Amino acid sequence: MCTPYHNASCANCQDRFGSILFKAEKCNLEEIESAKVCTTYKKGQIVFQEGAYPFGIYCVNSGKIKLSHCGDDGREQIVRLAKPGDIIGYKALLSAERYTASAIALDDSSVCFIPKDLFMSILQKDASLSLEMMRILASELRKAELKITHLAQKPVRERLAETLLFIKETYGVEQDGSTLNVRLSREEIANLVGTATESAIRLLSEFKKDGLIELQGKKIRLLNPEELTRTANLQD
Amino acid sequence: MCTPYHNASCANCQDRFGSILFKAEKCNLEEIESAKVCTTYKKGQIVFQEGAYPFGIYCVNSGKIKLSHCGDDGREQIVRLAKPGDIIGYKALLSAERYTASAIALDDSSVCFIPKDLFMSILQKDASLSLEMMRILASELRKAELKITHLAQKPVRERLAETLLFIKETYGVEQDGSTLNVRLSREEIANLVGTATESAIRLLSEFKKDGLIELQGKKIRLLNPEELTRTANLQD
DNA sequence: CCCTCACTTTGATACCCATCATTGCCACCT
DNA sequence: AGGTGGCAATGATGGGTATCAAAGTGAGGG
Repeated sequence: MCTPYHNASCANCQDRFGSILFKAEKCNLEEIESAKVCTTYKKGQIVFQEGAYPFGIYCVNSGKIKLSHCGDDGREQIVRLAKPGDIIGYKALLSAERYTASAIALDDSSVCFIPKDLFMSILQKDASLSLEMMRILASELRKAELKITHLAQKPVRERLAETLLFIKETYGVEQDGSTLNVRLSREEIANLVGTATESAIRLLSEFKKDGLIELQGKKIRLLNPEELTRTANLQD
Repeated sequence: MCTPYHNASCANCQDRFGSILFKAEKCNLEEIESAKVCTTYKKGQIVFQEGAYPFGIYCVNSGKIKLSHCGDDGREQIVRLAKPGDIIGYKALLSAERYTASAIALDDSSVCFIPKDLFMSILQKDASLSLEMMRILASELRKAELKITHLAQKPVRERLAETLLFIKETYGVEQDGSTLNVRLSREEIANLVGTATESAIRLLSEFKKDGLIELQGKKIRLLNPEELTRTANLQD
């Protein structure tokens, strides 16, 4: 949404067209620009933490952010992957509660912060922005409910295949056209799928043996997306 | 939100205070009143169906409605339980897609219908209403993500205990103060928990043996909610 | 009244998958 | 080089659950 420099213009941001904030009326966008603060985070750094009170929302300018719950037994559950143009932290802000998930950088990232009061006041006077906000919320909710259904009904193998395709959808691929454009640990993949790390490893090996993917370290190449889709056994 | 009679006033609706629509400005609420259509549904009847295009939103006046996905293998997954005052069908409307879930009456119910164009236009001019709408969406999203984490990390036994408490939260209890105020089949309970019907039955029997609950037909009495909470192993 | 049908219950079985443990691999550091 | 720590891979095992099958229960209807 904004460049890493405080006085930069949102209008010059690399991913501005994908961002919700660009739906705001021009004068409001300018107001946001003048108030936002941009920060860079190194890989692994925390943007905000579960349990804390929100003071505003964040908009990803560059990099990759994971949003994850900490389950009751301490295991991580990744609930969302954010890319440039996405906003994060809005759920807690809108429901006026504490964060229910932590946001952690998967890569070196740059993230803009927009103070709570400003955002909420603009939300009240900018119908276009708030409609877009609702659209995002509804869409996230749809995805979440689909994930619930799949977690309840599908075996790990299918969910892993689906997750690989989801990662591709989200972060895309490298120049070769097939290598996933993000480095996730096996544990993170497992926490995205909702399974044990060892199961994720085992099934990735199986996929490799079946010629579906290629593995070298954390790089994952999707050799056969069509067959992977079939493995995921998706209806829609 | 409204009584079963077309010309009834939302202001007289039994659950109006719990309803989002009551957050709308007075003039807008009146506009809604004059346009809404109230329909009654017998137990088991469909309010709207997965895959159909939305023509408006619904507000539950009386009764109980379940919202459920149909999984890829045909098994049902219940994603929400709606009670009087709740609105349903907003997700599809806001994201401008087809319904991803069906709404089915669990009891004889009365539901108001508000046409799409009217609702969307009021949403655009009524900041208070749209803010409340966002609050609801954010809250639903929070619940969905918690459910994802629990599905991924908790055994069926804990999830069943949690579900029983959730049902109590949602629909309350009868005059005796402990019997759940809704009749769900074992299959529906299983589809809410995300497990097989037989597993749900078996664990309900265990709960009964352990003195946590009492069963007679579809009536379920929670004898020991505290112990049930402990069984659910909830952190928060 | 008994029949029927749907739902519930219980039992037996198999298997998916989590867990524990071990080994291997690689990068990094001293 | 050798040590160290983190992560990945593989194996062995047990348990939680799904599935299949069959019997029991209950309500409604002819």
